[in-house]
Amino acid sequence: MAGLASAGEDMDSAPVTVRSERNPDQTRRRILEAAFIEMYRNGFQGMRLDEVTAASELTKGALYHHFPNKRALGYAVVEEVIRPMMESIWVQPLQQASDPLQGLLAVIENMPEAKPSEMMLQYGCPLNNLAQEMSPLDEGFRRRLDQVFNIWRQVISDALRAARDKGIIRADIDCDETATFVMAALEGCIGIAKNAQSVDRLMACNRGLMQYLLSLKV
Amino acid sequence: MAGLASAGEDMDSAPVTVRSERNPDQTRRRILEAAFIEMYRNGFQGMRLDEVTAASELTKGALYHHFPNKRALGYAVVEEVIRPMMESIWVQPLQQASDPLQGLLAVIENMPEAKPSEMMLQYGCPLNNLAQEMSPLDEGFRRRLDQVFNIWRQVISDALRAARDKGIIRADIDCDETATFVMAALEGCIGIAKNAQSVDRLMACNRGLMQYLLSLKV
DNA sequence: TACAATACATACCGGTTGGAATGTTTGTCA
DNA sequence: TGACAAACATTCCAACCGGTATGTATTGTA
Repeated sequence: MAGLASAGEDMDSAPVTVRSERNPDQTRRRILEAAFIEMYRNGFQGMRLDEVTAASELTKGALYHHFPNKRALGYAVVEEVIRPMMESIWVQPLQQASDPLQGLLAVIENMPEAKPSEMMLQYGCPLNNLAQEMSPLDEGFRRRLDQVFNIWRQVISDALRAARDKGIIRADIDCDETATFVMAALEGCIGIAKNAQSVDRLMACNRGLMQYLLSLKV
Repeated sequence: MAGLASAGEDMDSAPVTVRSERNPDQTRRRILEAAFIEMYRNGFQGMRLDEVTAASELTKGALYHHFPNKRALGYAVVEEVIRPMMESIWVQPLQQASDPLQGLLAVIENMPEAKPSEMMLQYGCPLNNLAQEMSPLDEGFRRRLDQVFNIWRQVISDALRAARDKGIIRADIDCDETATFVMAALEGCIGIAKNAQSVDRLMACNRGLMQYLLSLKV
């Protein structure tokens, strides 16, 4: 219909579509990253798709081409952003630590000084935020988040088992149960510090956890 | 305008306003309770005022007569529902326990068996839920929730101090810091159990905390 | 080079929701 | 007892927001 009116002169029709090259995978990634940040800040229910498209400099067309609906986007964020994050922050460092207990303590100790920690203090843990908000409301979210928690528990449990085998911590310790408690305590510390908006409180709280871990020694 | 048309016969105009007696305080309370439940289940942002009025069998007129807007209603829920809840569950039992450490352990131990605990397992801790959702987004919420957390920490800290003075736990323990960690660990345990939807995990997690508390003994 | 599938952009819609405006009833006090 | 304020109920609206319909440019392919 339109378009036929292209007379000799259309000086204003400079390339409306500046986006020169197409890259579906990268586009999808950009949407995911923007959605993650929005969900991190406002929760899943608080995330606005308009904000996501604005932040990623894309449009609804792109978003709905890559994801069927808002919920699917949320699921993808868990699986393709949060889960890899967990693996790079916890799995890799812990698996290659020589002293497993020291490795654990180091990860906890370094948390407040880590670069993304200012955001962590303000907005908390992305995994836990989503879990607390969505797991009672949506079974799909709950299952996916539970998977990530299980990866986390597994790596902590393995570290504790290694420490036990090396005779660093007592032999009567239930590694799985202890790993669960460590996870819980960590999330709790972050949550308390986030509400108080206080680095000091985060560090004080972490000291409690480290003290607990040291009490496991033989 | 209308109403003047009351001719001799209006058999259908049976008392439209069945609500016979007025009781502003009770009305306000009913709104608060309904709002609390909605917020507990869906978060503050997820709470719909229509649902609140429906659950309390009232109307928007009543709601906006007692509260200027949604946010003020949220604030009131923190101050007039959640805070008293904290005081009745924690402050009173702990202040009249003969053995402070045993008192602490008892409150924690009884948590899974407590009546509201099924809801607790599904929806988590009302205080922590709100804190995690709203404290980064609204300073008014954060301050009010921080108050409740401080009441909680204070009563735990006092119990620890009493236990220390009685020679039950070690003398070198920083009671405030330890109280903060206990709070954090508890919220963490509830959060983890809520996501896993597992009573067993809640109890396993709580055992970790109790083990920690026992490690404080002389 | 024709053609189809993919990868977006643009425009629009309908339901939802917080809140305002207005009307009506009940209690209170001069 | 009548006026006035408090305590609600009813009605309506404008903005927001997830989702759809449709158009168009790019890329792969035979």
